[in-house]
Amino acid sequence: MGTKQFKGSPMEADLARADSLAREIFSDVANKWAFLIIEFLGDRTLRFSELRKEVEGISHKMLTQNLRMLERNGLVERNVHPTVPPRVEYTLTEAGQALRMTVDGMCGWTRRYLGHIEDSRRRFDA
Amino acid sequence: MGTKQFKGSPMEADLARADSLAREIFSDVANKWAFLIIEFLGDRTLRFSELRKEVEGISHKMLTQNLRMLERNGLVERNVHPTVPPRVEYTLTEAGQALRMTVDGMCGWTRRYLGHIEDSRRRFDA
DNA sequence: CGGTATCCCTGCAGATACTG
DNA sequence: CAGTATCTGCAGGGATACCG
Repeated sequence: MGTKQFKGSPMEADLARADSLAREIFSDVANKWAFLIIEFLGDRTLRFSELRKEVEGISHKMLTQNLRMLERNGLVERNVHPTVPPRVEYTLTEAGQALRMTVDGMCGWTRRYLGHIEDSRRRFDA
Repeated sequence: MGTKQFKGSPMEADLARADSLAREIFSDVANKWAFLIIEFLGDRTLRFSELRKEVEGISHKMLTQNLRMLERNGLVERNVHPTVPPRVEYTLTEAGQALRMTVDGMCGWTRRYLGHIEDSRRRFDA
């Protein structure tokens, strides 16, 4: 993500580390399920089963996997109520909310360019 | 995304169509390679081989596939110079530039929260 | 040089079943 | 209800080779 200007400097090793880490985070988070979860979660608190309904088409497994990943990266907070049956609630952390801003931006972008995109596709497919 | 408030209205069918299309676009574009291509392309014009060098780790196949997808959705413009050997250049369209803004946002987000994320991971992995 | 086609294999993701 | 584990398939994606 643009650290080329430091090539050869003493900081290079550190920056390379940061860069590869950034790359890794990017790979983790820049996937459609993660984005959809972040978007649907918004500023609400939702249970696992609620989230599963909101994010249509996501499987039980994908939802848990992505929630674990997001939790590990500190984007969602997981709250377990020790009741029976268990009640597990998820909310976005501050970092999660911050990322949500950019995901929102992408949603807005999709709405704004929907027409352009449809047209472009028709032209391309011909 | 988020048209639930119109449920039952006459517009519902259209919105459902728009929504599922938006979903599809989201799935296309919200993947790490697309993001990295958009980010590295920036406001430059790059050849296929240059792009391949910049986006480290991307295979020939993934690069072509993603470039086709981005072209189809009207995010990149492809310019073929009929010389020999061929020279093919890629640039972001206006829609592509607009999306780049949000991708930039995500890059900024990554830099800002890198520390938080590392910490969170260490805690989680323990 | 850039694109397409083919082969092949890993690993993702769905389905199912079981626990606390 | 939420999570984990196991099995299985099928497709995503790498490697390779060949065209324009």
